[in-house]
Amino acid sequence: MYTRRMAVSSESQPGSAHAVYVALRHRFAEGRYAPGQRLTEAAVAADLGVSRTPVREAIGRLLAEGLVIPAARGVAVAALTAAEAKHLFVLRATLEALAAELAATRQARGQLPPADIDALDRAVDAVEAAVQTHDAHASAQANLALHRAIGAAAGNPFLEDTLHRVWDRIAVTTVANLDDPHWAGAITEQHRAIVAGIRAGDPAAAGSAAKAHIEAAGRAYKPARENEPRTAATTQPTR
Amino acid sequence: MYTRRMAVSSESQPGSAHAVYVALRHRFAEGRYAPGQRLTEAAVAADLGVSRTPVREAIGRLLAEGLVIPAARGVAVAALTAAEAKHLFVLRATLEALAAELAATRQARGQLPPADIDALDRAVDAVEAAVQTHDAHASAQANLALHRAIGAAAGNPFLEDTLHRVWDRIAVTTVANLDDPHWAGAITEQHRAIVAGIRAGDPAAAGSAAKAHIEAAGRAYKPARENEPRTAATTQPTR
DNA sequence: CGAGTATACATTGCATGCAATCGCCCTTCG
DNA sequence: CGAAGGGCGATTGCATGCAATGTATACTCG
Repeated sequence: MYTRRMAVSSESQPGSAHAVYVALRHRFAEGRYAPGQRLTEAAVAADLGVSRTPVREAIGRLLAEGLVIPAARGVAVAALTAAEAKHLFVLRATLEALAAELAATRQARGQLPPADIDALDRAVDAVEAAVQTHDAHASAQANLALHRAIGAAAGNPFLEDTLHRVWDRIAVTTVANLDDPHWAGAITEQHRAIVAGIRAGDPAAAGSAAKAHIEAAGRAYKPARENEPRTAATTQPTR
Repeated sequence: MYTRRMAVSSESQPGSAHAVYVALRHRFAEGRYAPGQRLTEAAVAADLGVSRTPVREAIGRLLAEGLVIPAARGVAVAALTAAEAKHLFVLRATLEALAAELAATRQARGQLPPADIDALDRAVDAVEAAVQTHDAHASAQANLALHRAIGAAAGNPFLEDTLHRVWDRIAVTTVANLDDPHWAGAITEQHRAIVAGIRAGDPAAAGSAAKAHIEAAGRAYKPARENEPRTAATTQPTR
C-alpha cells in the first residue's frame, strides 16, 4: 500500500503531533467524535495523553482541511450539509473518472503491473462480500480500499492526494448506505464495469463507468445523522 | 437566496500562526525563499519577529500541503520536478475543465450574475494587456485572477479550494512563460474561447476549451530554475 | 593521506506557564 | 417578565525552557 513516491503530502511523519492528527481523524471516522461536537485542546490532550502543543498543531491541520470548523470557543467537528455533499460528489465524480482514465491509459501502455489489476478484481470481490454481510463499517472499508486502489493505479500522486481529501471529507459523516437493496446490488456491477474498462485499456469506458458510479453513489447518499442536537460536551469533565 | 458560506478551508483566521503561514507563502511566491532552500524554525521566527511556536504551526501546514518537504534538519522549500509538473497539469486540466463546465451550466440556468461574466471579459483583457507589457509577474498575477474568477463562477467551493491548492503548488516555481511569442499570442484567444463557452451556457464547449488551454499551458511550461541541489533526495524515489 | 569514529552542537519536539480574550451566566434595571 | 450589562471563568494564543536526536566536523588511527 505504501508505494511512495513524490512528496505531495508527507505520510510517514514521526512525532506525536502527527499521531494526534491521525487519532483525531480516526475518532471522526468511527463517530466517536460526532459532527457538531466541540473540541477543546485541553480535553483532547488529556484524552490522548499529550500536552496541548501537539494537539494545537493537529487541530490546525484539521482546520485547514475543513474537517473541523471554527466554533464559539475553539473548534467543532465539521458536519456535511446536503448542499456540501452534492458539491463534493460532483468533484469526486470528475476526479474518479480521471483516475479510471489514467489507470486505463497506463494499462494500455503496459505500465500497469498485472498484479495491480488482479488486486482490483479481488477488491471488487471483497466489497461484494462485505455488502452481503450487511456490515456497514466493513462495507465502507472495503469500498474505500477499492477506490483507493484505483486512485493508486492512476499513477498521479497529486490526483491521489486530492481524492484522499475528498474521501476524508465525505467519510466524516458517512458510512455506505446499504438500506437500498437496489443500490446494494448495483454497486458490484458498476465496480466491475470500471475495472473492466481499466483492464481493457479503454480510458473512455473506464472513465464514464467511474463517473456514472460516483453519480449513482451521490444520489444514494443520505447524510447520516444530519443534525445531532448541540452541546455534546467534549469529554466528560468528570466533575 | 443567500447560502451560508460553506466551510471548506478557513480563510480569514486571526492569529500570528496564520500570519506566518501567509508570510511564508508570499515569500515562496516572490522567490525570496527559493526552492531547495532550507528553513529553520528559529530563522523564520527571527525573520518575522515571533516565537517558534506559531512558526512551527505554519510549517506544519506547509508540510501537509507539500509546499515544503522534510529535509536533513527541518524542512526545505519544495521544488517541482518535470514529472511532478506533468502530473499537476493533468490534474489541473481536468479541474479547470470541470470549473468551466459548471460555470457554463450555471449560466445556462440563469444562476450566474451577468456582472460575473462581464468581470471574466475584463479579466481576459487584463491578461492580454499585461502580457503585452512583457511583465512576467503582472502577467502571472492577471492570469491567476482570471482563472480564479472562473473557479469562483463554478459555484463549487470544494472545486475552488482544490484548484487553489494546485495553483499554489505550481506557482511555487513558476511565472508565466512569455518567452514563446506563439504561446503569448494564443493565450488570449484560448481565454476568450473559454469565456465564450461560459457566456453561451455551453458546458461542453467551455470545458473542452479550458482543457485545451491548460494542456497547452502544460506544454509551454518550463520549470524555472531546474537546479536540483539534492534537497529532496533524503528518500530515494525507487520508482 | 584516507577512512572510520567520537564528540559537540545546531535544531527539533514537546511541555508548561502566563497573559489576553471571549462566551456564559447572573444580576439588575426598565 | 424581558432585556441589557458586568463579572467570572473557561479557553485560546504565544513564548520559553529543556531534553532528545541526528548532523557535521574534527580527530585519530591505519
